[in-house]
Amino acid sequence: MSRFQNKFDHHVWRVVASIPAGRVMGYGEVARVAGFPRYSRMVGAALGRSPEPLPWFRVVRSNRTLAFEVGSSAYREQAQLLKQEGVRFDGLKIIEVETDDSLDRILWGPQE
DNA sequence: TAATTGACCGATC
DNA sequence: AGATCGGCCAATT
Repeated sequence: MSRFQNKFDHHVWRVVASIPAGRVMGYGEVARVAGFPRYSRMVGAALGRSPEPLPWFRVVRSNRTLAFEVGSSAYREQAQLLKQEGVRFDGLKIIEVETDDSLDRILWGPQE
């Protein structure tokens, strides 16, 4: 296990652990926030290596689809876990969930 | 060494 | 809106 992995993994894990329930982040987004821009492809691998349970299912593609093969058991599991916390789907794509705190609207105004 | 492989991304057509 | 393509970069083969 390379030293790079160890450092990278821990940063990624921390970011993923910080994703609130009902919200999702992209692989590239996680990598960027973790301080490793352009390392999107590494994020999935890091998740698979986590010794602690992580909300791995809150990490999705930048186009808001799931990264697993459609219909696979992993895909169904992730979709189920997300739906369980209120994330809605339009077919394969995730519908961005409203943060039920009206704070966002107060601060930013109605979107779209 | 060199080639292939990913739980990917963004621009472009 | 969907498909293609080039770029990405450590790990694995």
